[in-house]
This record gives sequence, C-alpha cells and structure tokens, in this order.
Amino acid sequence: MEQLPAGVLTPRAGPPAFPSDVGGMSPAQAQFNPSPLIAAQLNLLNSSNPMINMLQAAAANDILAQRHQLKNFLNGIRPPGLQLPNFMQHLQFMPQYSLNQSLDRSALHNLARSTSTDSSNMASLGPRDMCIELCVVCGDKASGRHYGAVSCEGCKGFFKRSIRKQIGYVCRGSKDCPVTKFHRNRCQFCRLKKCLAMGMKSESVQAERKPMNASLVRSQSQSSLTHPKISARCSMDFKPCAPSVSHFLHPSPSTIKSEACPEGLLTILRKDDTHEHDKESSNMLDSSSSGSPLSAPRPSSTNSVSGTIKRESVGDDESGLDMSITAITNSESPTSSGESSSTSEDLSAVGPIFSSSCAEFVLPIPQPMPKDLDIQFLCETASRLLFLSVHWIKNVNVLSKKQPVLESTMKAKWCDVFLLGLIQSAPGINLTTMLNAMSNQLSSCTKIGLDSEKYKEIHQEISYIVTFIRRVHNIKLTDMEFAYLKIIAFTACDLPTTTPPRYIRQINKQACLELYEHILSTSQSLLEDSISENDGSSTSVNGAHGASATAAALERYSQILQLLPCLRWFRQSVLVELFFSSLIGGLSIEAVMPYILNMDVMNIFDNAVGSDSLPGAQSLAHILQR
Amino acid sequence: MEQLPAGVLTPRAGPPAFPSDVGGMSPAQAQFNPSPLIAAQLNLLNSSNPMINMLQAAAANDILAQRHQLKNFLNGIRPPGLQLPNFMQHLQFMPQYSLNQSLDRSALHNLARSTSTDSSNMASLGPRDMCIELCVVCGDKASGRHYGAVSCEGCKGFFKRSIRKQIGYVCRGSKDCPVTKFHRNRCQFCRLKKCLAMGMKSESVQAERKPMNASLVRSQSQSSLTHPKISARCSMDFKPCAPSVSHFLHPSPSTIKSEACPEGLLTILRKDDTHEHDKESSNMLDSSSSGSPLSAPRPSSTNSVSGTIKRESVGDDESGLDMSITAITNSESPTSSGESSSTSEDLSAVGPIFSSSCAEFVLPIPQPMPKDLDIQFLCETASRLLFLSVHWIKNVNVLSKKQPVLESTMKAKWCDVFLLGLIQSAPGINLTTMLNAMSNQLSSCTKIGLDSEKYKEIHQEISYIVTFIRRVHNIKLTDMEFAYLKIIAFTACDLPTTTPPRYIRQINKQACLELYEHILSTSQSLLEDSISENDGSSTSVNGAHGASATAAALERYSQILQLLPCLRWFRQSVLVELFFSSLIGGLSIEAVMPYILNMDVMNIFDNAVGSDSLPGAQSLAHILQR
DNA sequence: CGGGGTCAAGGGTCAT
DNA sequence: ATGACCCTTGACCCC
Ligand SMILES: [Zn+2]
Ligand SMILES: [Zn+2]
Ligand SMILES: [Zn+2]
Ligand SMILES: [Zn+2]
Repeated sequence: MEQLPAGVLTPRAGPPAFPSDVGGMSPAQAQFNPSPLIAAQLNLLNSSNPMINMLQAAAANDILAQRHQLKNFLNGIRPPGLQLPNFMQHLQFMPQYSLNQSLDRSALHNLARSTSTDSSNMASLGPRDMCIELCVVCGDKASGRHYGAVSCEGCKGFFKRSIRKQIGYVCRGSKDCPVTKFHRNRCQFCRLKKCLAMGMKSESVQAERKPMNASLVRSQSQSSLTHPKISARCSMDFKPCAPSVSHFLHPSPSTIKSEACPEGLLTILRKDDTHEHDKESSNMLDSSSSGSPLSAPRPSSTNSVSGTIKRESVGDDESGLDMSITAITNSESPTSSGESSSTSEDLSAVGPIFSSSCAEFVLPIPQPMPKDLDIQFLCETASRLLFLSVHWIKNVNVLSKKQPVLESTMKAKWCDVFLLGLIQSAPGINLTTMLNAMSNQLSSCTKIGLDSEKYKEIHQEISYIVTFIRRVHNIKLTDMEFAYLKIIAFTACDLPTTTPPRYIRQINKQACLELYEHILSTSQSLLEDSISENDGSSTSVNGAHGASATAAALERYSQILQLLPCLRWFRQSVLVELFFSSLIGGLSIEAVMPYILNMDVMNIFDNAVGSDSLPGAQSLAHILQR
Repeated sequence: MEQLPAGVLTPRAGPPAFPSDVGGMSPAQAQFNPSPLIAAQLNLLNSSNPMINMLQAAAANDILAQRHQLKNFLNGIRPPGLQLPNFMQHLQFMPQYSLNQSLDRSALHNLARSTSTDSSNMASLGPRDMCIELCVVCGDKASGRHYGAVSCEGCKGFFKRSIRKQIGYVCRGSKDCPVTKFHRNRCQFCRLKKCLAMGMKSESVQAERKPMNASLVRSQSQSSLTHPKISARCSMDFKPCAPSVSHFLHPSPSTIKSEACPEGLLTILRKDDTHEHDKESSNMLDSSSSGSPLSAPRPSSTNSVSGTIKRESVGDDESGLDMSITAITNSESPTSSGESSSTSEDLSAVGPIFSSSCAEFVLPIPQPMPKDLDIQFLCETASRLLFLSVHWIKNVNVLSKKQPVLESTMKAKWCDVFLLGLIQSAPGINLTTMLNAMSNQLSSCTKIGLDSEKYKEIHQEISYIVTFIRRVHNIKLTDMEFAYLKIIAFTACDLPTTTPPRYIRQINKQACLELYEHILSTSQSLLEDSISENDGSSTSVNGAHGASATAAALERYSQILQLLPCLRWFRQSVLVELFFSSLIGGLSIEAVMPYILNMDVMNIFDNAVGSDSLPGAQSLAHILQR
C-alpha cells in the first residue's frame, strides 16, 4: 500500500461531507449558503480546516475575513489561527454512530470548549492565536493530521503500530477507559477504539517501507516470545527435567542428590516466572479470544502460535542430555560436516555442539535481591555467574572431555564467557541500574581517597558494560544464540597473547556453522508467516524466498558475530577488581581456575539456597584453604 | 468519509461531464454552472482519473461495473454495522472530484480490475483506458515524460531527489526487488536502478534553483575555498556531474574518479594494475605488493590525462571536482579495463559497494626503501598509509557523499582502516622485520631514559601488530577481502564510545552480505582446491556440492569476520605515539581528520614521488600552518 | 509539455 | 511499547 491519493482529507480537497455536516450540526449555519463560486473553489482548493472557519466567517457576514482567507487559500498560505475546531475534525468524518456511541466525555468537552472559543474569537482571530491544535484522541498537542484525524505523535505512532502488527488488544475495564494525555497508555484497547472512533483510517497505514529481510521481523517476534518465555519454560520444565538441568550443569553422581535441590535453587526464579507466565498466558488468551471489534482481521497473531509451538518443543526434549541430543538431531535441520573427532560417545558425532536444552543458562540469583545498590550482592552474583559460566562451558559436550585444553583455554577466556553470561543475565538482576548506582557511588568514593586512576578504570569498565548490555539487548539474542556466541567467543582466536590449539579452532568453525544454520532454520519458519502478511499485493516477491531467508540469516549472523569485538573492550584485571576482588583476594582467576573447574557448582549453589551464606565466596575460600 | 459511496450508489450519480452538482449543495444553486475556465484551472477534468472512468461506466449504463465498485467500497471502507446517516442524502450531490479523491488505491485497483474483466466493457472503456499512460518504472499513472521516461509524479520526484542528493542507496535484498506501484517505496536502490534502466537520464536533473543549499555549500567549504566563482561553476557543472549516477548505484570506476582527487590515485594504481588486475582475479595477492609498487609512482603516466586536470584543480580551487568530473566523463583513458565492463554488468554482478577495481589498495612507498630500520621511513610510510586509507574509504561510493557521517565515523575509526591497510601492505615494506627492529631499539632506548611505561606500551603495541600480521596472513586475504573487511570494520558498531548512525550500520550489513557472496562466488569456482586448504585436518565437507560450497564460504567468512576483534587490541593513543607523533605533534588525529579528508592525497604523493621529501609530514605541516 | 518547488502526511529511528 | 524527532514521498502548483 502506498500513500493514498489526495483524498477528502487532504488539504487540497475539500471535505465532501462538510456541507451536510454543518447543516446537521447547526441549523443556523446551514442556512447560510456560500456563493457557488466560492464554494466550488473552496471545495477544491482549501484545506478542510480553514474552510470551516471561512464559512463561519461568512456566516458572520465578515466579508473582509472571507476575502482575506480566500486569498490565503489561493496563495496556499494558511494562517495559523485558521484551524478547524477540534470537534469539527471528527464531526465531519465521523459516521453517525460515532457521534452517538463513541463520543466520550472528553470529546464532548473538547467540542464544547472549542466551539465557544472558536466562535467567539473567530472574527478577531486574525493574528496567530494560541489555539494550538489538540489531538482528538487524547487531547495532547497535535502534530498535524494523521490517518485522517488531527492527532499527536503518540497516537499517530500508536495507531500505526496497532494496525501494522494486527494485534488485538484487550480492555480490562468496561471498555470505557478514559483516553487522555495522561491515561492514554493505560488501555490500548480503548485508545485504539477511540482512534478509530475519531476517524483514523486503518487504510491509511501503509506497509512497512524497509522490509528488513525478515531478520528484524524475526528478531522482534522472536524476542518478544523469547524473553518472557524463557523463564516460563524454565519453571514449567523444571520439575520433569530437574535431572537434566543438574546433569548439564554437573554430570556426576551428585546429580541425584542435587536433583531435589536444584528445584529449590530455582524455586526462587520459578515464583516470579509462574507469576509472569500466568499473566502472560491469560493475556494472550484474552486477546485471541476477545474478538472485539478492534481485534484486527487476524486476531490470533502468529506470535502466539509459534510461541506455543516453540515452548512445547523445547519442553519436550528435556528428558536428558543424551535424549535431548537425539531429539535435536532428529528435529533440527541436518547439520553439515561436524566431523568432530574421536570419542564417539560423548560427542554424539552427528549432532550439533549442543542441544537447545543445553543452551539454557539460568543463574541462581542470590536472595533476597536488594532494591538498592548492594555491592555484596553484586559480587556474590558475579561469583555465581563465573562458576556457572565455567561449568556451562565445561559441559558443552565437545569440550567436556578435553580437560587440558579446556583448562588452558578457560584461563584465557573465562572473561568472555563470564561477560556474555553477565549480559545474558542482566535483565534478571537489574544489572544496568545496579552498575550505574555503583558507578555513582564510586564517584563519591574517589573523593574519600580511592585511587583516582583505579577509579577511572573501573568507572570506564562499568560504562562499557552498560554499553555492551545495551548493544546486545538491541539485537535481542535468544538463549540459543547466546549459547553459540559463548562457544564462539570461547574458541575464538582473538587474543594477542594466546593462540588456541587446533582442536579449539575446529570447534570454533563448527559453532559458527551451527549458529548460522540455527538462525537460518529459525528464520525460515518465521519468514513464511511474515511474508504475505501485510502488503496485500499478490505480485509479491515469490522468487526470492530462499534467497531472502538466506540473506536475512546471514545478516543476523553477521550482526551477532560482530558482537565479539566488544568483548575486547574489557580488561581482565579491571573486571577482577570490579567483581572478584573479594572472591579471590590477591590471586588471579587463572590461578584459581583449576579449582573452579573442579567445583561441584550445583551442589554449592544448592546448599546456599535459602541461607544467608555466600556460596561463591565461601566455597572458594574453602577451596583455597585446602 | 464512509458516506462517499453514496454518490456512486445512487443511479443519479452524475454523468461524466462536468456536472452541475458542484453547486449542488442546495437545489437552489444547482443551476449554477462553473465556468469552464475555473474547471480547467482547478484541474477538475482529468481524463486519467479512475473516478471519471467509473462515472463513464455509469454513463454507459454499466450497472454491473457500478455494483462491483460499490461492493468494494462497502466492504473496504464502511464498518459492518454502520448505517447511513441521514445527512448522507446530501452526498449524492457531491461533486465528483470529491468522490474520486476519496477513493483509495485499492478501490481503484478493484475498479480497474472489475471493469476490465467485464468483457462487455471493453468497448466502452478500452479506448479511454489505453490513453492513460503508465509509469514505466512502477506502473502507476504517469503524469508525463520526466527525465526521459514516461513516469509518475512519484518516480519523478524520487529520481530528482536521488540524483540531487547523490545518496547511495542500499538494497537489503538481492537487488531484484519488485518495483511496482505498491512496492516502489520498499527499496530505493532497486527503484533507482529501474529508473535508470527505464531510461531516466540523470543529466536531465538540474541543479537546485532556489536557495544556495547546504549541500552545495558544504561541498564547497570542503574545498576550503572562498572563490565566488565556485558556486557558478558548481551549478554549471552539476550537469556533467550527474551522469555518474551509477555512482551510488554501483561501483563504476568513474565513481571514484568523480571525486576530487582520487582519480589520480587510481590512475597510478591502474597503471600497474592493468596487468596485475587480471592476475588479481586469479587470486594473487602477493604479486601486487611484491615488485610493482616500488615502481608504482609512474609520475609520467599519471600526468597524462587526469593528472593535469587534477593538478590544476588543486592549485586553483576545489572546483577541480567539477573539472575532473568532466574530464572523466570524457576520458576513458586508463581506467578502461574496469570501467567498460562496469556499465551494465557490474550492476548485478558485483556488489554495489565497490567493484573489484576499487578494492585495490596500493601504497606509494617512499623511496628509497631503507635496508635497515629507519624510523623516518616508517613514519613517512605510516602517514602515507593513513592518508591513503582515509581517501580509500572516502571514495567508497556509498560513503563518498555522506560527508558529515563520513567525517565523524572517520574520526572514530581511522585506526581500524589504517591498521588493516598496514597489515595489507606489510609484506611490501617488510613491516614485521622493521617493527621487530624497532622494538629492539626501543628496548635499548629505555635504558637511556625513555619513559618505561610508555616504552612498555609501545613495545606491546608493536608485538600486537606483529601478531596481527601473522594471523591475518595465515588466512591469506585477497585484496577484495581486505577491502570488504575494511568497510566492515569501518562501519562496525564495535567501539564503546561511539555508535554509528543507521546509514553506516546499513552499509555494514550490506558489506557483510557482499563479502559473503564474494567469497561464495570465488570459492565455488575454486572448490576443488579449497578443500585441502589450510588446516590439513580433514574438515571435509561431505554434503552435496552446493551445501559444501556454502559451508566452506561461511567458514571463511566467519574466519574473516573474526579478525575484527583483533582490531580492538590496539589503542589509538599508542598507535599515534608509535607512528604519527612526528606527523601531528601534540594534536590528535581526530583534530586533523577534516584536513586529511580534504587533502588532495594523490597530488601530494605525486609531487613527492621521486623526491626525498616527505609528503605526509610535510603536507600536514603545511595544512596545520594555515 | 516538462523542468522547477512546496509541504502535509506518510515513513523510520532510537532513547526511554 | 512509546513518542519526540527527523527523513521521504508525491500531489499539486509554478514557470
Ligand atoms: Zn493523542
Ligand atoms: Zn479500556
Ligand atoms: Zn512511477
Ligand atoms: Zn532492492
């Protein structure tokens, strides 16, 4: 769809309904008949708004004003003061039912207000008067006509998004929520209803200009699904899958022991999640079942559908590591090459580097989560994150059996994996807020005597982290993508000081390939939905489906891969200073890495749950005492 | 709005001839007939207007067609339950222009379809229909011939703006987006491509008339000149300049030449390249750097055609831009090889970012090349490299016209482009040897009293460079890959301090895609060879041929992209200390970047060739003196 | 007819 | 998701 031809609503064409409208509204005015010539010209030339005024002026026998305005019209100049009163805006376009049913108090209010104002000032309005146009939907300052109604930027954007996304909103009230500048965001349903009532036309909303190769489409829909869903998935799946979780975290006899506990560990999370999940699902049900007049032609959005499917599929293959690999191998698109070496058993030779179940990365957040800045909490969380990250890597099947390589690589690369885990977990712990607060506090500490240089370094590091969080967040990585990115970062050859061995580089290549294929397979399924969607034209680009899918996948892949350089912003020493100084004291992470690798992380976490103890620091302290 | 159909609904809908109902607001005025003059002035009578056709159908008693149309209106526009308000009765007198203008495109489309489908209508509608010319670009209603092609107002305006602004568009698809009335706004690149393909002539686009606009002013100020003459010349010369539209659509050598000075640059390169270029296509990188660059300068040959012009332009004023453009347009001299083919082929074959000839990057190495460590030589070479790199980027067509963006990005990213150029040129200047020697010397200097900290930094930086050189050369990048890598690095969002604008990010995506495609197309031809490749390990890709080619390409692509993090090893400040302290003294590269961007690099190089002077340092010193 | 320009109302962006 | 902000389109108007 493209821009409508100059229509009734465009300034250049008079509103056809105008005469009758006016007549209907005010008998007194209806009596007045402009001279045919003027009327014709007006209809043709002017904008609808001034015309009303002009006629009003004419009604008042203000010949002078008529001339003046006509001249302005012919010159194409519109005096600022000559604006259509708000009520006229919708009156002339609104069908009857709108008048009867949809005019709420505020609209009436506007009507009353603007009527009095305009009629009284009309004659003398010549100079630029206040009378800024107001949004007929919410009463905010209007920025012009949009989609057929004088409206503000907010309502314009809201209407556009609503129509584009074809999403059905739901009202929690009685569908009569006030829509004002201050309340407009409280109920989307009622806002959209009012938009339509006030004459906004969905036909005027065009299709997207930048089709975006579906990658954006994908990432958007995906992420909106993924974020809430991840947590939901965790909580839902946890019970049946408890073994597998502990398994992937630490495949050892102690698994059984922790089987009961991880649940406890994650109970914390589950509470929030179940909560969220319930809300979410009810929301979705409502929207899809509502069938309100507002719900667009396609009430059940593709989102909800694919979302459900996704959840199910993920939930199913949680029965265990091996099982899930098999499942994945079966369900996923054939992964190429993967000639991963020797040990047939744990490498699941055919399979990808890891299954989607392994992609999960859930940090047991220390409880209670503080409202304010709490450095203790931050360090504890970071420590847990480090342990979790190390073990997550350790349990990637292609790496788990290569102890020596694993250890040396880990010593060099723990930082990258930790950082990515930190970014991934950032939303759950309000990391940005916390870091900003910390930065502020540091800033005050520096006056007390903290080494200024060190302060600056840390401050910078914090701001880098925040920036990195924002950048990654913009891309909206899924858990799978995070997982692959971690592997790729871990195996990348991007440090000046160490060159990874061939085996690691091999895994890097493999991970790259798999990431790309994962993206491709994910995007393809979503592509079909998003195509044909908008854009009713049948001439659609049918030839390039595959090509565009490939291009979209490659684009996203490239985008993700280009996050890697950001990891090089950070310096290990400063990160240690920031997060781990209390954990390891004067030692280096490299030095304690072997111990961390040997830790039974899940067990430690388990034991700490519900207590005030700090498993991270404590356990390490314990280790170091040995 | 919704009430409009009423006019059509009733059989009374006016006859096609200009109706009396213009005055028909009141029966009393129905007698008024607007003068034909007015009607004409108001452009009422537009035979191409579909609404007229509809009315004509009505006049022809084509009840069927009317019904179809009505149905479409009702379905599309009016809410289901809506009744016609009482006042609708007035609408039947609505002037036809209102009616037709209220039609939206889809209605028109339906209209056209339904009428044409009706076989019985062919007779009545055919003749008039055929009179309507359609836009050869998008198929919309044409408004006449514009810039050499029958086209609509939209394509006319679009083409004009595109030529005027000389903005490089980027296609997110496969450069084959459909350009129709409904899709035309989805891809500017393909729309402009089609405009050109359908014969629109950029020469026909005149210069801006009204205000001496910012863009022109900008390009002038760029030239650091105040001659009043310029403006006249600019506008005059704009025409000849325009032809190089291909410019932003795709990389033609003329594009490069159209820039102020660089064509000289390429002239030099080209001379050598003519033979090497062929080789390059067969994948040889080293050859170019081995012997020829030394003899590269070729001052004599340079002077031949464009050299003279260029010099003139520089000495005189910056309008040399125009001169050189003219010259280029006329002269097909040395470029020949790349240029000729570019005309049509490259458009589809090669990516739009640049052609292979543009990828070339040959540093004029200061002569004589010292055998031993010569810091003077190193700094001079680095300076030249910096200038060359900046200008190389500047002349990438999609960037060349985005001056403000270019400058700000360059300030942030010069380092990356410089480093990649350094790596690329390393073999030609024995960089590794030289750097090692330098490191050693520094090591001894430190005993004499050089700041130990600074020494360590520089020493580290040097070792990083050496490492980076080794890593890159292990991958054996071709010139083309280097070129793409530079663009990608330049446009990457990988600095914590600056976020590139969207246009730059867009180019980044495009460059990634093109790099991949380039690799893919190259590797496919070399598939047999590529399997044995580097690693020796049997990474054998044992899928179908296409799949394995894809996988191989993706692998190499990933490998190349993962070089980017290495750029983050380096700190600008240290690099400046190492290479440019003598060049800019206490200034920052950021500060002098505008000057570098405005420099006539090739001229400087030319003048310096064969002399002992140090063009880099000298010219900059000169600039700084101003 | 075919250059030019204008600007309302589309579009998109990106910090929040 | 929102909305302040800026860019682009194209119908209409000059000459
Ligand atoms: Zn509003
Ligand atoms: Zn509500
Ligand atoms: Zn067109
Ligand atoms: Zn395109």
